[in-house]
Amino acid sequence: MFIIRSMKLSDGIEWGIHVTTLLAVLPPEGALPAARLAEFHGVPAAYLAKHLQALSRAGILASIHGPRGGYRLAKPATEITVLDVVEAIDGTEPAFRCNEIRRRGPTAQPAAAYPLPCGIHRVMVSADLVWRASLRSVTVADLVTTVANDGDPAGLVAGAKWIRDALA
Amino acid sequence: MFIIRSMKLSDGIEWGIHVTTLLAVLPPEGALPAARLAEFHGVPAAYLAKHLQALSRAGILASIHGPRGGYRLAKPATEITVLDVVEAIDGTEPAFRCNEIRRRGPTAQPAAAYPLPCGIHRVMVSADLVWRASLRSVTVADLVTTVANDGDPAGLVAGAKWIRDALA
DNA sequence: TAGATCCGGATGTTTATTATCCGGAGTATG
DNA sequence: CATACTCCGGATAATAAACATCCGGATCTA
Ligand code: SF4
Ligand code: SF4
Repeated sequence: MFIIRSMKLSDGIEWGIHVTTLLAVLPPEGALPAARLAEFHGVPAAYLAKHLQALSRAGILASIHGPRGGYRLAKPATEITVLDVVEAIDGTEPAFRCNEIRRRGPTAQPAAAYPLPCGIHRVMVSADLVWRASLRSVTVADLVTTVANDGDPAGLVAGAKWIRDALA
Repeated sequence: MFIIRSMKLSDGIEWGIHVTTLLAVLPPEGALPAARLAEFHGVPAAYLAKHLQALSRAGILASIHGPRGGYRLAKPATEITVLDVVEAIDGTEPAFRCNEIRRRGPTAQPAAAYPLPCGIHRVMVSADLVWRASLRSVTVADLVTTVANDGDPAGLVAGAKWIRDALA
């Protein structure tokens, strides 16, 4: 059989969070081009670029044209929540889209009979809200702290070195 | 541009919740065949049948073969949560699937350097948990109550009549 | 001016979802 | 027991979404 597909978050979400976290540890005035960010994370450059543009449009990243340009955070990491990144890339539409199936079939009523979101709808919306609230409670600055705390020391050193080289 | 696609829950979820809610108001020993349920909701019968089978395997619905057979609830509506229905149809896998991109690229470390889910991962898992907890806090019996309370009276009467006819 | 970079539209590829069909097996009813 | 009705699940097809690439143009720095 195998229906089971599970609601899935776009891969771009993971990339976006990683990139934003990485840019959060850049020295002020530093910036990394899309190609470098893709190289660091081992993801397709042309496709990552799309997501970076989305983050840029959302006001999370600032883009700098020209030589030594690239992306940097558009505001302090303490003011960027994980939800901001998720919504910039994945949109703000709730996971549950009501197709109004109650209005179909033999017992359908005129549209006026259906005032507002029904009970089923409200349950799903409510779950969506707590999900978003949970993501909103964590900032990119928090992520940096966590990674610094329980990341592998050798990996952190290698990462720091790579960043220095990339900026040079 | 228009990347924005948004994490989306399968349409089958909506069907599954509606069907389960409908079956919750059936008289004991009553059952409705898949074709009738599809007719009532105005959805493709062959496809709905797939989802009904999933609900059946999950122990939410009981299936009765032969004439006057069909589906009914396998247990009291008070013991079926919305999350049960969602997970039966959509699976239990979290929306965020980590692709371990930290292990890729030029600063990758040996596998042993990556102990458990990192901070980013934990944030996403945590959000997933509150989402599921929210859905688990509502039972199908609650949905029935809500629909009975704020549903359109004429629609409820039409629905009740349709059910009587379908069972006859 | 030259080189680097972002921007966004157009396009192609791959994968997931949606949808249908059919043979097989189980069951109540007469 | 014969029959009509129903679920079951595998195979397959159609459609939509996600993933990925490319390129011309604009913008900026040095
Ligand atoms: S009853 Fe609720 S979930 Fe169902 S179609 Fe109407 S608004 Fe949507
Ligand atoms: S750092 Fe976290 S989110 Fe990123 S690849 Fe590793 S476990 Fe996944």
